[in-house]
Amino acid sequence: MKTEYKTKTRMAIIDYLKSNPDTRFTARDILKAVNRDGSNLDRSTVYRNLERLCREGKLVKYKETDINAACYQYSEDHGSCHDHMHAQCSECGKIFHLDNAILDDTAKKMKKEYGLEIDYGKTVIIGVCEECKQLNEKNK
Amino acid sequence: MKTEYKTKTRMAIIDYLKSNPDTRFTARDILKAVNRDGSNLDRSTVYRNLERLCREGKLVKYKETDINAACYQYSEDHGSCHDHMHAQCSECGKIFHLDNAILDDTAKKMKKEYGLEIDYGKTVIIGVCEECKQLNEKNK
DNA sequence: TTGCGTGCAAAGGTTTTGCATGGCA
DNA sequence: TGCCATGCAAAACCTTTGCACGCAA
Repeated sequence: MKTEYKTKTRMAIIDYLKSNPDTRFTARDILKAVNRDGSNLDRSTVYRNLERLCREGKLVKYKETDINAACYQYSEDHGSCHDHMHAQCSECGKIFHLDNAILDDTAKKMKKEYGLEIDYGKTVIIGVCEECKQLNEKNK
Repeated sequence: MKTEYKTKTRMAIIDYLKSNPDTRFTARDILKAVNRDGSNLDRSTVYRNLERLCREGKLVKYKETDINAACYQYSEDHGSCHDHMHAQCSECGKIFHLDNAILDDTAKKMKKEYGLEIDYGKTVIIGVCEECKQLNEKNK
């Protein structure tokens, strides 16, 4: 069994996560944010830490069609994100943790009509959130 | 308005799509397949054509967490893919084109409980299809 | 002291872009 | 003849890997 070290670098990364919950970010975002204060964090370290956090289930990794980099998302309150569904605003990237029951009706139809058994942990419903909708109205 | 030319190259790419419907493939797959017969298709041309086909809604583009390249999927029967929802089998990658009505109930709840307006064209429900499910049973 | 974590450098892969040329209409 | 599409080369990215050194335990 490997012992885990509590290094300054890792703490800096985790700090970033904690101050940016339920939002999408890339490896690059972390790198820039942490180094803004003069640190010398390296890309490879970011990737290695992110990979580990994902393996531990503390972080969700996913890819967006229009962004050419993996996105990650951290959540304090929702324990393992593998067991429930998510929705995401296509404009600001904000993630909502859903009650699976919201899909009950759809799940039944899916099974009957297409033979597909929904994987709640992997499904992400895309839409536009209230905030962005109002912002769009204003800017018209 | 731009005039579209019907070039040999584009036809070769479209031929590939038509002979590989409802299957996931990458830009690299097309490149290799088309050049197998001695053609000299270039990467950039592949990307430019795929981008255009996506824009026209004839092709679905998406990314998988574990594959380090964009995946595409072509379907003969479903017109523009921007207006309806999709579901995808997480094991074989097959894409199902859904009737949006299947989400009616869920959409209402989403709007009421989370203020989120669903974007049907971008949403992909993930699950395991009938075929893969049976295959899994067998291999147990 | 031990051995995990980090920074550095380099490499591998995908995707994009500028430019001159070729080919469709 | 126009002008779109292609091939080529190069560049921009993202991500991974090997290695020596530094630092936590």
